[in-house]
Amino acid sequence: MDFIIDKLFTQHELSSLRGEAPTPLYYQMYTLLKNRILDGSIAHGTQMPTEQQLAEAFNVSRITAKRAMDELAAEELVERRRGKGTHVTHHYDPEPVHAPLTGMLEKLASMGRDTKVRVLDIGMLVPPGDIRVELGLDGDDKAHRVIRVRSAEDGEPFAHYISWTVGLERGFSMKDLETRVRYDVMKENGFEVTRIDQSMTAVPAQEFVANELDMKVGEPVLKLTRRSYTEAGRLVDILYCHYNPKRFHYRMSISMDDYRG
Amino acid sequence: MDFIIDKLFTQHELSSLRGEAPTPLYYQMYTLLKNRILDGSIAHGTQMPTEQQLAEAFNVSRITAKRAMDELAAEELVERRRGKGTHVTHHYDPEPVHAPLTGMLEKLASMGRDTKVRVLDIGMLVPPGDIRVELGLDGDDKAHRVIRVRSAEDGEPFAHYISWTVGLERGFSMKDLETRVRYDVMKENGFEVTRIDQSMTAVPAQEFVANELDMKVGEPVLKLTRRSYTEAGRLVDILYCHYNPKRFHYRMSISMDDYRG
DNA sequence: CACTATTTGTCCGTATGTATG
DNA sequence: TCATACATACGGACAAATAGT
Repeated sequence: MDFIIDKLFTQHELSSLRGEAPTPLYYQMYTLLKNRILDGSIAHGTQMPTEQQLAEAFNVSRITAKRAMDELAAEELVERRRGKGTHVTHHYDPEPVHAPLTGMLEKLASMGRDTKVRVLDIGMLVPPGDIRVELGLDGDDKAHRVIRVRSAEDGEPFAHYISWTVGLERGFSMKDLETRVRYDVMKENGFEVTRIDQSMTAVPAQEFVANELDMKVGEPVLKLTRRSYTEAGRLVDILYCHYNPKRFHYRMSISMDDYRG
Repeated sequence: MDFIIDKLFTQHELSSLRGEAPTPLYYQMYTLLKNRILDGSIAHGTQMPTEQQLAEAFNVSRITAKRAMDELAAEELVERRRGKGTHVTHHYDPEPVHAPLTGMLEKLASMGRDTKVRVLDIGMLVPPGDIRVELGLDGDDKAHRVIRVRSAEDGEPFAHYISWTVGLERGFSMKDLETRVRYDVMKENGFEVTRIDQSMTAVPAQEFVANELDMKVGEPVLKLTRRSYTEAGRLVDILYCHYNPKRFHYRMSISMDDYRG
């Protein structure tokens, strides 16, 4: 009998190991299993498939399956006992799902205060082609790129930012970005943003975003692209925000003039 | 001298290899380089850093750097010649990304004019529980429900609307909805909307939406929920919009006060 | 023409990690 | 647990093509 495996993985996933990436088999397998435990697909206390079952289902050797399970045990996501099998010890948080929308709105109103920003990367780089053109840069001119993640008070990350900025003299410091509004820092650098154009859309989560926002690759993400202009009309900043829609709704109040429904 | 490396990668990225992830070093390096080529950060014809430079910058052996470059050559992203070095052969497409966006914006500006609305359903119904509560309705009070689809001039549908409205005396007529702005009809019915609260999120397309917007079930959809209030502060209308993100971006210009980034 | 510096190509030996039966 | 095969990664050494002096 094939246990829960068929309920947890698609046929495609079962034969997905050994993709083009040379990542070890045991690690690919470990990743798949770990995700299913973390997202609650395999509940606390559930008995995992046996090494033999996994090996057959994924078409690998038993030792490879064992290695994957050992990695899970090392992280204390599961407990392994000889004769008993492998059981999930990780507690999945039922997640206060959607919670009343009002809760969501309150969170948003107090955003600057009750959230924390973590800077993942910061530096001067040559931007990708399309951005380079937009910012009016030549061949190998550089711009400031900052990658950040914003989390709620409870630590759950809900937004991923990538920004490209030109014209900064002093640039951003790590501390500035984690404690202050980026626009204030830009103002100190000599230019003030007077106009903002932004547009929103929905896209499938790419890997780098999914990883940071606790999502699966391909899940819907709310994407905001914001372009900031100085008084002279020069584009100085492009910001790409990706929001986990379960943890963040973009809310606004609008004057009636704008209305088209 | 360290070539273009410092312009292409941040310090963090340069030391990002060596991670505990068991993915081979050469493959991690190959991935970083490939992305920079594909997104146009390293333009066509540019000479890549030498194996030696890469090895030093990333703190790996020359053989590892070479392997990464060989992988790029195998995909014909670069060309390698002994004595000459490694040059980018991949042509970065200026990518029409920018064009469609402006097209998108123009489309949006002239929305009321250049789009057509088709009414799928119209009638008085008892709303679902949560909506009933929000609108302050009792047990089997009914509300006006209208389902519409909006299409561009070329006939491609991009938006799907479901609205629930209370307090209408004469109600909506089919013709009204297809030719006029819904708010004008509401005004004639005796109340004027003075405040709007709306929030946006991203959700997987449900079947009824996907069918109307030429999408597949589960693809990311931009979802707008709008609540309309009268001067007295009474909620009189709830609107659920679903947008096909390939055909519609929600665009806005914002005053600086709202900024949080 | 040779001489040189640069850069890639090839090979060696070794150590470690991965995957199988 | 063991033996085996293969891939990865390192340092080093040398050969071959290229470009400039």
